[in-house]
Formats: sequence, structure tokens, C-alpha cells
Amino acid sequence: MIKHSRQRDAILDYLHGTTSHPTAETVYENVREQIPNISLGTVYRNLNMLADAGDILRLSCGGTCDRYDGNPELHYHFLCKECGRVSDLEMEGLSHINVIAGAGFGGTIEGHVTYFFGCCPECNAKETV
Amino acid sequence: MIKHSRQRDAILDYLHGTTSHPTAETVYENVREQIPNISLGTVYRNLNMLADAGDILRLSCGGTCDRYDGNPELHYHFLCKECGRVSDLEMEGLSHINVIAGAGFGGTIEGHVTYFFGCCPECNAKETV
DNA sequence: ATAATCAATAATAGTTACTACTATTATTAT
DNA sequence: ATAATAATAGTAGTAACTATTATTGATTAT
Repeated sequence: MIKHSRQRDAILDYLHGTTSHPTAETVYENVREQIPNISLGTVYRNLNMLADAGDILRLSCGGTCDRYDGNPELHYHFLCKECGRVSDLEMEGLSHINVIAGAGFGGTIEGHVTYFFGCCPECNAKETV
Repeated sequence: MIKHSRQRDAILDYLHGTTSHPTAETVYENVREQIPNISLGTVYRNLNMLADAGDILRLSCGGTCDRYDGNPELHYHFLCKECGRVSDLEMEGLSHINVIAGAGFGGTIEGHVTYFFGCCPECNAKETV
């Protein structure tokens, strides 16, 4: 049975209030402003619980550590190779690529993980100056 | 230009001789059969050099550690949620999804990383028995 | 051929991101 | 209120990788 906790609520609130796809460490630093003695282990445990429950998304974009997204709706992400920022992409779903992948494959395709990379609008602007 | 060394050649040979997408640890264990005193650090260093040079692929499929593929041609991978195996998918390229993602996005899409997941043919067979 | 030079290695120490453990505290059910 | 139990803080531990360093081996100059 799952109980309520101040710590978990604070973590969720922080994630809902940002679009920056923070790392566990960043979540920790920010939630500590409200709960100074929160433990890093608590942050990790709750991020895992929330992600497993489908309340948030865990993003593994190939970097050294995972990132978290307070928006649990399936959507796609963009990773800027210049500044490292992860941003949301507003685009249609790509479920048709599951069909493409499944053609001639004996197994069952349940889904895919995709992220796009390149140069974000901000870094593009910087470079042309 | 990348030079030859007995160790690097052995690592490449091993990767060319398998389709199992091994981890660095597995590469280490297997290459040690030929070069017993090769160091794990050497394996990591050479895998990184080869991947950076484009001679092999580094795969980050969300698991705890990276995997390596001796085939440097861009292709797609499938991750079985049952047995954890990573296999190659023979399918057409998906560069059109870069266009989809780029529509309405101010930045530049250079590429994407995609892997598919589900149940592989072997595990499907096991379950229906 | 031999010495000088440079690159690659083995061994190992260090780091990062995360997980496990344990005693204590907070929340919920009775 | 009290008992049951989930969640916590703090700490120790682990896995995967990276950096350092002394040594070995290969290449080049003499």
C-alpha cells in the first residue's frame, strides 16, 4: 500500500513546475530548498516509484545519467549536441515505425524508444551571429 | 589515423565474429582467452577509440551498461524484454522521421536514435509452449 | 645496430551515478 | 490511542567506467 509523503509531493511538484528534464541530482538540489535534509536516496527511490507508476517519464538519452520528465504522456525528445539541453518535440506519434520494424521479424514489437539530436534553436542563433 | 595493436585487433576480431552485441565486460572475458593479461581499461579505451572512429557502434539501450556492435553500418536494434538480448533488425531506414520531427521545430535535426522493444522470436516460442 | 622517441599497455586508483541497508520517523488502519 | 507498516535520513556499498602512472613495445634517427 502506497502512503503519502511530503518528500514525494515536493519532487512531483518540482517536476511539474519545470520543462528542463532535470537529472536526479538537479531534482535533489532544488527540492532541498524546501526540504533541506532530504536524502539523495529518497530522491532516487521516489523518482523510480513515480516512473514505475507512470506518473513521470524516465529518459535515457545516452548521456551519463537519466533525466526525468514530469509529463507522463508519451512524447518525443530532442537532445542538443551543443548545449546538452533536452527539450520536448511537438510532433505526431510514430507508431507506424513499429509496423515497419515488425515486417519480416519473427518476434513481437511492443514499442520503440526514439530521441532526436542536432542543434537547438538557441544554439543555432548563437552560431550564425 | 588509427594504428594497429595486437589488443585492438583482437577486440575488433571478436566483435566481427559475433552478432551478440556484447558489453565491455563480455568483450574483456572473451579477448582474455587470446591475450590473458589484457587489461579491462585497455578494452574500454579501445572500444571508445573504435566507436569514435566509426569502426564499431556503441549502443545505449537504456540498460545499465553500453553494448558494442562490430557492424558500423547504421541499422536498427531490437531489445527483448524477456531475455534482454539485443538483436539486429533488417528494415528500411527511417530518415523520414527526422523530417516529421523537424516540422515546426526551430532547430536542426541531425539524426535520431531508435531502438525497438518487445518479445523476440525465441521467447515467443517458449511462451506459447 | 643502437640509442632516442613516441605510443600503447597493464595495473591500479579514482569517480560517478546509483542502490542497499538500517535505525528512526511519519502515515494510515484499527 | 495504538499497532502496523510505509517512508525517511544517513551511510555504506556497488557497477561501470575514467584517469593516472610506470613500463613495455614499436618506430625513427643516427
